[in-house]
Amino acid sequence: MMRKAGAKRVSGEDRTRIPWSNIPKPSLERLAQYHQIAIRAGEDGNENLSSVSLSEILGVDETLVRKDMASVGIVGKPRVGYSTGQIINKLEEILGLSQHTDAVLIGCGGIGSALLRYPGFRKYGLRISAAFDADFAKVNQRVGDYVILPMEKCRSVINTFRVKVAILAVPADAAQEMADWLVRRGVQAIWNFAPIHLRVPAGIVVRNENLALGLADLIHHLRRNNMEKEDGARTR
Amino acid sequence: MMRKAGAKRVSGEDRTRIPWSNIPKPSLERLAQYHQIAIRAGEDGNENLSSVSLSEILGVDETLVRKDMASVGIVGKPRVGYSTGQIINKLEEILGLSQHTDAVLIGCGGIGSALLRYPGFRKYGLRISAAFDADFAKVNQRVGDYVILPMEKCRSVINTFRVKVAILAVPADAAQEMADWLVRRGVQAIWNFAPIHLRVPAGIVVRNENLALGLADLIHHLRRNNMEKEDGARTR
DNA sequence: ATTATATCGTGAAATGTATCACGATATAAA
DNA sequence: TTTATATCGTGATACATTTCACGATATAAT
Repeated sequence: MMRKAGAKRVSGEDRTRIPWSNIPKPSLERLAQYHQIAIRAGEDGNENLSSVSLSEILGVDETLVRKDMASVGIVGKPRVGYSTGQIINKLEEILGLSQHTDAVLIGCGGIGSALLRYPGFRKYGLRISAAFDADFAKVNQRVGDYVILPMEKCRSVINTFRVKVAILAVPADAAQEMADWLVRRGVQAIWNFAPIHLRVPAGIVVRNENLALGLADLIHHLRRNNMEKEDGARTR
Repeated sequence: MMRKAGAKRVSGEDRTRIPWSNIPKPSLERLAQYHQIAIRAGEDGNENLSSVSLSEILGVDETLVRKDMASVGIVGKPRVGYSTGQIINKLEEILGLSQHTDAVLIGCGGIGSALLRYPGFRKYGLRISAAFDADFAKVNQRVGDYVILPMEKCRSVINTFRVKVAILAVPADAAQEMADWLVRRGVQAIWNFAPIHLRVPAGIVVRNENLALGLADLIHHLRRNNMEKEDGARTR
């Protein structure tokens, strides 16, 4: 023990310099929500936000909010709260929203087209370099600001723009094959909108944006809620 | 204490009968994924699934899979695994995917239109009764199988079909007002696709399908991943 | 200048979730 | 039939997250 610092130039030793490297998932979700709330608060002219108001809006404990803030280096002032601007800036840095990320979009069906037209991404630093579809009937059609390209061109776009992120919005039965292809082309992260779980090599990041899961969660809560009402009010 | 069982016909006393009433969020997410994997496995002709294969696909501990299964009453056979069919049936029951849920969709812009055309919902028991938009230019246009209706008609549709769920796909600055309106009309659950956190009265369920959050999560993992590579391989 | 108070910051305790270790059991092999 | 083994089931343990309790501090009021 007591390994001498600096040996082998291991930069991961001083954990302080990489505060965003190991944020637990629940915290990350809350941080994204603080960001949204801070933006709205800023638009309403609030220069400060207290942990109490954040906790009330989100329905979590106020201490938890302060712990979250501390964990990413946002400091507040007693009796004032946190600066709205600092929350926004720091969280955009932490969440990676301030730097541009290039992505290709694969599959221009319902979801894919909607994502192409979604104005929110630019604001959050995502730049869709190009959109592709394997269906020749769709190629050359316009969707929003984009012209759909044939899959053959995808490889060169990935190389040219050094694209690391792919948005996968193809039908479920084509998703795995397409994911394999993208990984072979050097894509490192896949935002998957197809309702299946992708198998990818270690080191590739996949985020499943599973709408059916969201639906299941919603219905689960709704039923739970109704059941509590039927049971009559118990504790809280 | 030691309240006599059966007093006041309190059905919530024997916790055994309502296994789905208090499932932790992480488990719920895994359950939805087991469901998807089981469906694919079934299509591939696999009649059984072991906790080991599920755990490898999802990258979680095998014990955790067994605990999850036990928690919802799915029982497996030693040396065989869990029945694919039982997983699917039980989870559809637990997740509420087998019974129909009526919903109205508000806002037929990019996301809203995509959701209307999304074929997956029917399979998962969601029936969109009607779609509405406040923009008169959009009213009467067709999107998929739907004709967009004016907001004036929304109230009567909610009453007629006793709709409890609303899918909210309006611009961020209109979302809160619309949510308030829906709650006054009796909607109990809101599936919110607008990138803001809604304030709702206690007892109303909101699920935020926050695409920007998904993006933030993806980018966070990507950066973390790259950083680990630069640091050289440490433990795992 | 002094006091009051809203708010932050944080170690300690409580709670919740995941992993470990190991016994039980159904099928396959000998 | 007996033995071997893959797999389930679960109590005990370890780890992670949240809540509690309380001290510190900046602003506002007196």
